[in-house]
Amino acid sequence: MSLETPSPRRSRRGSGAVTLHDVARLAGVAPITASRAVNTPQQVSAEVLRKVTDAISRTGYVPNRLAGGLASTRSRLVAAVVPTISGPVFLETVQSLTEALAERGYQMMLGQAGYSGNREDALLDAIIGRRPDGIVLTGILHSAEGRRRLLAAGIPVVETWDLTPTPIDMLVGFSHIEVGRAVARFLHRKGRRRLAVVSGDDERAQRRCAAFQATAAELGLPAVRSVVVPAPTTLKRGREALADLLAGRGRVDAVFCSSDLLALGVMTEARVRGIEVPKNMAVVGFGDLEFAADLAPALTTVHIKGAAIGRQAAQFIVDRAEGRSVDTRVIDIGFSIVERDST
Amino acid sequence: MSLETPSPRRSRRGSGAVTLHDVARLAGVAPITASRAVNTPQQVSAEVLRKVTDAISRTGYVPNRLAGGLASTRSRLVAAVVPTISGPVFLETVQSLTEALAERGYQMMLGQAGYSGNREDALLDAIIGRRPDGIVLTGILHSAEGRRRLLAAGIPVVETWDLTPTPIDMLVGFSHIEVGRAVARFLHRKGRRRLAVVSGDDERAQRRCAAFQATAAELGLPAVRSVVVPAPTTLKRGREALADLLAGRGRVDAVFCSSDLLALGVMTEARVRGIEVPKNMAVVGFGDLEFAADLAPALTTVHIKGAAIGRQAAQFIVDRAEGRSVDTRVIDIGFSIVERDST
DNA sequence: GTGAAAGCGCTAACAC
DNA sequence: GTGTTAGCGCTTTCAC
Repeated sequence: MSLETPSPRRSRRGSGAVTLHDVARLAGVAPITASRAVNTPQQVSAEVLRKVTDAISRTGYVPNRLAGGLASTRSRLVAAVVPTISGPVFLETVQSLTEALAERGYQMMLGQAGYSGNREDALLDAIIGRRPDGIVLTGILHSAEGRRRLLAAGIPVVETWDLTPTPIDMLVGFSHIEVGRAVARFLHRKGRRRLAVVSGDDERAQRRCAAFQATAAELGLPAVRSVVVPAPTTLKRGREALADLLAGRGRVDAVFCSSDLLALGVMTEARVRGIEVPKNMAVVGFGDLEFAADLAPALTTVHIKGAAIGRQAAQFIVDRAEGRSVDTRVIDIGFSIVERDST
Repeated sequence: MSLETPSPRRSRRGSGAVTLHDVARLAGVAPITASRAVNTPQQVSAEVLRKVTDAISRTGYVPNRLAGGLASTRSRLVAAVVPTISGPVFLETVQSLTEALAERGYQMMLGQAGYSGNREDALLDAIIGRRPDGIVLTGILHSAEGRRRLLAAGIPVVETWDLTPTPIDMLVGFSHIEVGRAVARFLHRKGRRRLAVVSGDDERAQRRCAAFQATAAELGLPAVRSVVVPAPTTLKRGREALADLLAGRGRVDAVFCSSDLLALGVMTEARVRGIEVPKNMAVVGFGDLEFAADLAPALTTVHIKGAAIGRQAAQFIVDRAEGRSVDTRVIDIGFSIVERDST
């Protein structure tokens, strides 16, 4: 464990940690050979491999990935950007992304851009400065300037949770417009006629909302009442929103909510007011969070394969980082309406 | 924008990105001067600052933090380790930690250790390899080997969400034993006598649970019935747990749940079975997630200042990284029981 | 206030 | 299969 201390010249001190040089010296090989033993063991002889492995365990050597990344221009770091981590919607994606990356030897750096987007450019610069092997943009709308910098940096980008007409690079998502349409048709089919929508004010939710309203109109239904609440959506906002809705004139027999939490709020408020779900009013959520299936009544909601999105995003980036050609760059992962008791 | 291409020698290619050298050349100064203009602008003349700033904006230069970190042995990267990101308990902490760090120019790397702890050592090595300026351990129990490596690496460590007798380094948390005691006393004071507990199987929840049971015994109450469910806890497990509890003999007039989600499950199952909360049964949660206050009935729960924990952890690490002495290394941030309608 | 030199710890490129 | 050399892009040290 006690290696010779380097000659105390007037030079720099370094971190004091065990380096590959130390390992190589102990194993009696050149540094590059030790490097090969670590990174591409099939390139060295069994004898060398044994000596190096031995030296590593004796010294407790942990490779410095900063140095490795600098030398190889491959940081094995991937950045994920979400509006905020505390809205539970993207959690599953972040979780599966982190796991899928870790399995392949990559780490994840998390950035929160906020819903307003004013912190976005600063965050992007902080990320680009780390030279990640890829960036995963989750549910984010990026400024033109940010887009330009991302492109200029030449870092692989995966946009998720949306289907934009002009993706920056790669994309795995679904159509929010189709979600809005599908839910309107679904409720119409279930015999509901007086629709309402409670929606967060973020751009994607608004798109679902607009499509929902337009489709209801096409189906000949009366105008859809709507309440917009600030993102991130919460149970409380859901309760307040239903109260707002009921304060207005006109009845409502179905509410489409832009998140499951909002839907839980609407259902809670309905129960308090003696409105029976689904008898008097149907409720549809969005996200299919883990709790949705076990509420009473169980919540009908739009299921998004959040984990699959994360895994696919990891796949895209790792493939690119390791030089494999990515032929399909845009994947529509779709969605499904999970019908349960609330409708 | 178009800089002279470097002479095409047989040497390495690099990343092709704009470097500090490019900026310096364009500004007509030495690289080190450009570096000072970026990092310590007060050290250079106004004239130089202007020229460098100008060159930066013309080239779109973004400093390479891998190189900077290697040279300065300060990565400005902080690692956070959680059991899993998708249990909503630690979200607030992770969010405030990320934000507080970003404000100070640090980025956060996220690692998920899982509840079982077998992935822990591999994760720790991956983290140490990045030479972060600090590691925040959130609700994690670490192996002796992991502890040793962390110490050996000399990286500042902040443990959170617990109060261990022998902290590795710094700590900001609260006593799970005190939580268990306080809730038992609280329910006793409210006149409840037949207590039960529904708890996740992770070590900290079990400690709260044990203290809850012991205190109930000290107060002369009948034996506390308990149901243990696998972590992470969910609404579904809460419903099932109450069903289990009611299937046994003996009545229950209060249930302490190890998470708010579990409590929501218990309340949901109670409602379905016609058990009135709080009349027939009191329910107490843990965590005070955002939805707790707005449930019907509103949930009495143990409030933990998750955001304060995150901010303090950031403070600890940044202080240490920037060479400020940290005098108090252990902070008990406490907790409070928020009394609402469910009791 | 500014600069030259010398690394930080690692790996790509080219030998042998 | 193994070694030599020369950097990756930045900052520290020391000098002016």
